[in-house]
Amino acid sequence: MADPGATKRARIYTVVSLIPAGKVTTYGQVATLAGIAGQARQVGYALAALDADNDVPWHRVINARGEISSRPGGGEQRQRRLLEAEGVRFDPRGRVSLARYGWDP
DNA sequence: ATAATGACTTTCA
DNA sequence: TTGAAAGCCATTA
Repeated sequence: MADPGATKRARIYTVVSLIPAGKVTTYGQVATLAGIAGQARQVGYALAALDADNDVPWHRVINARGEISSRPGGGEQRQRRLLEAEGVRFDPRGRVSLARYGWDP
């Protein structure tokens, strides 16, 4: 499905929806798996454009530092809570151990 | 059609 | 360890 006609967002959503619970992934990782390596920004942008009717676990996507990226509405806190609900432990600094919870496809 | 924006990454100091 | 700068390109106006 090289989707030269479909939007790249759909691809990103698909990849993100494949992330297993209890794991976290970086934007760059999603970008690579989506076939758009180097475009981590587009991943974040695509997730930002998500609608309320999606089944995409966007909360499992964090930045390369293992932290939760900026987000409108201060939902950072909500994302962290969602991850904790899946068994993800946060460091005292609010960072996640990518070596531990990083998705290993 | 062009211009501006952005939930990022990587490299150098 | 942190901080700053450049690069990437799709989406929006």
